[in-house]
Amino acid sequence: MVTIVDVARHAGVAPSTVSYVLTGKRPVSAETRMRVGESIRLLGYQPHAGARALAGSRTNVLALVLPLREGVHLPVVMRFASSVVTTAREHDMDVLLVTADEGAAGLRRVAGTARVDGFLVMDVELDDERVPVLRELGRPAVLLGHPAVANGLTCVDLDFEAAGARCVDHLVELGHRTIGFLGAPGAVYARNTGFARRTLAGFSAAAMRRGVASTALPAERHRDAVRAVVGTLLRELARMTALVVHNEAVLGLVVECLRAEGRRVPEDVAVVAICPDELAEQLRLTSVRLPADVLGRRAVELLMAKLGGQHPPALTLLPPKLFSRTG
Amino acid sequence: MVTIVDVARHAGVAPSTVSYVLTGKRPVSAETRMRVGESIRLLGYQPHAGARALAGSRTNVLALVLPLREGVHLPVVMRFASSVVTTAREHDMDVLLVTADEGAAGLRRVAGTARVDGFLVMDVELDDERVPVLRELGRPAVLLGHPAVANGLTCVDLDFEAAGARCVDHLVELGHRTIGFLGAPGAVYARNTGFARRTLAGFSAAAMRRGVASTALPAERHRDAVRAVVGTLLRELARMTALVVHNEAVLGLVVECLRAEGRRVPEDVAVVAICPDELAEQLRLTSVRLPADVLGRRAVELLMAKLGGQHPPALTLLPPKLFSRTG
DNA sequence: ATGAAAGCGCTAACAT
DNA sequence: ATGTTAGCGCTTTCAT
Repeated sequence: MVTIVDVARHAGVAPSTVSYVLTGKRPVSAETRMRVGESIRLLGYQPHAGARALAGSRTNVLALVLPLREGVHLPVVMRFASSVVTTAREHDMDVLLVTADEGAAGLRRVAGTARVDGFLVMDVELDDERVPVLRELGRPAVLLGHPAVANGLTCVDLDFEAAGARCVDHLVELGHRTIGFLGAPGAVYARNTGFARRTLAGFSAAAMRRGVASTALPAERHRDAVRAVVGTLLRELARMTALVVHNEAVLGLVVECLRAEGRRVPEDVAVVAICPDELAEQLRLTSVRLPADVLGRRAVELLMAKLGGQHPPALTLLPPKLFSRTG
Repeated sequence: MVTIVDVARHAGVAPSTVSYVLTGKRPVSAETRMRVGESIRLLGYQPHAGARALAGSRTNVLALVLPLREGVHLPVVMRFASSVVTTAREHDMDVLLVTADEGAAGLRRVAGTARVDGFLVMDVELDDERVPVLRELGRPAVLLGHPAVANGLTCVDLDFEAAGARCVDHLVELGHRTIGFLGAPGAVYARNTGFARRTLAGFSAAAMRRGVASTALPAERHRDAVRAVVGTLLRELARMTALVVHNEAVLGLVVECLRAEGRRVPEDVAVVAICPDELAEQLRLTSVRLPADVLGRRAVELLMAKLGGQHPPALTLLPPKLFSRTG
């Protein structure tokens, strides 16, 4: 194995100089930097990660904590993971994959054994057991999905409030004056789930501001429930010409039920969804996308900033982008 | 930070004894083992991964190399990754996520910096640039997907030949005597892609053995091509009552085209697919599943065996399982 | 069955 | 601008 001493000898310098060339943590004359670089290439030197971690107390690895079980929308998770790895590599970081199944114990383990420098945690719930642990571990962390109460922790998420509003604005611009909102199951709102509430708030406020008539209803997963909700909306909001759906699980059913009621989509009822892109693509619906790729990149950048000693804002909200798919 | 020396002092033993308690690499009297264990728990000691890697030249990390881009079936990749992480943890291993995008350079990097003990590589192609590199690196590796020519390398895959045969056997048992086969695009066979060829071989041999009439045709992705192929099959194989489809990209279209031709599925034409489970589930088709979870588990187990100095078989083929979804 | 001590390869003071 | 050197925390001979 080629060590830093071999390189130093070959270049006729001290080991520390090689180290400094590599890390840039102190100035090295252009000439020696060249020579050392040359030796490194020639000998094919690659620093030993373990030795580095031991001496420098930096691993250059970040933990990516993902919900790998069913239930979550896998393609979104993948897109996010892909974006995280790519961005991490741009910062010379590697990514350790930890499943959410391991819970707080997993965080304790990888931090305690000094395997990682920081955490990227997806799908954090409001009263997540991992939040206090993360705080206790004291390592830089960035939370994703449903931001928790910030307190030294950093969160990134889509700006769901703006997303709700964006749907209304779009529909109003198309001339709609009566807009329905079909949301998550009632329990989700009861549980005070951040993203669901915020979307609804954004929708309602925008409807108010735009002076359009609106009604919002929750929807359970089963077909019958969806049919009932759609029926109620059509009855209550008789002149409804547009519907915002924030419930990816029943999106397809909603369209199906509308058609079963004799409404053409989008001619009679324009449907705008807040959901992963490929789902909207598949159903050919206008949508506000869940930007997993941007989220991943941003999350890594925030984590790197924290690792660099900076103090990024506790909450970063990504502006929603609406994709029109009329036709 | 709690170190091994702290534990040793607390338990009144030498550091090496603590190490041996942890690794089990030499016998320790039950009594001291107890005492040391107690101290470990009390102090909350967790060994420093970097120090361990440096001194012991074992990282307890394995590299998982995944195709994270579009094109591959994301849910299958996720299920595989999930299974790999779970199984790895059972062996006290962590998983470093490497994207296939990094190519051979990524393998060189994580091996060269001593970040991982071994490799799990998904979606290996027949003339993959990574195969020679893997061999050169000399670290244990297990390849998945389309096994390459084994040569010190270990491969796992679904037994596609058996899968092709299984479909025929199932259909024959249901009484079908004329069976069509609709495969991947022609280029895939021309390229000598292992899994496609083997499936076809299994199908043909079984058809022959069972004495059923059969015709196999490749299918391109576009709707028109699919319609044409389905038309050809129905014409050439006039009495065809069953169809085996090994092309997940067009599976939905195939069913659609059959129905457009006035054939009910499965009453007039029984369709059996070789594809990921959830796709078959969604289309309600009988299928041979791609067992991503079993594959992941088995891959890790093979890698662990190699890390333990064993020499597992160069090729492991998983028996296909057929799921009947008639109704 | 246990202890003592020599590294593993690197970083970061401390020198010059 | 560069060199010297003392650890970082662990494993593993070599002793006893």
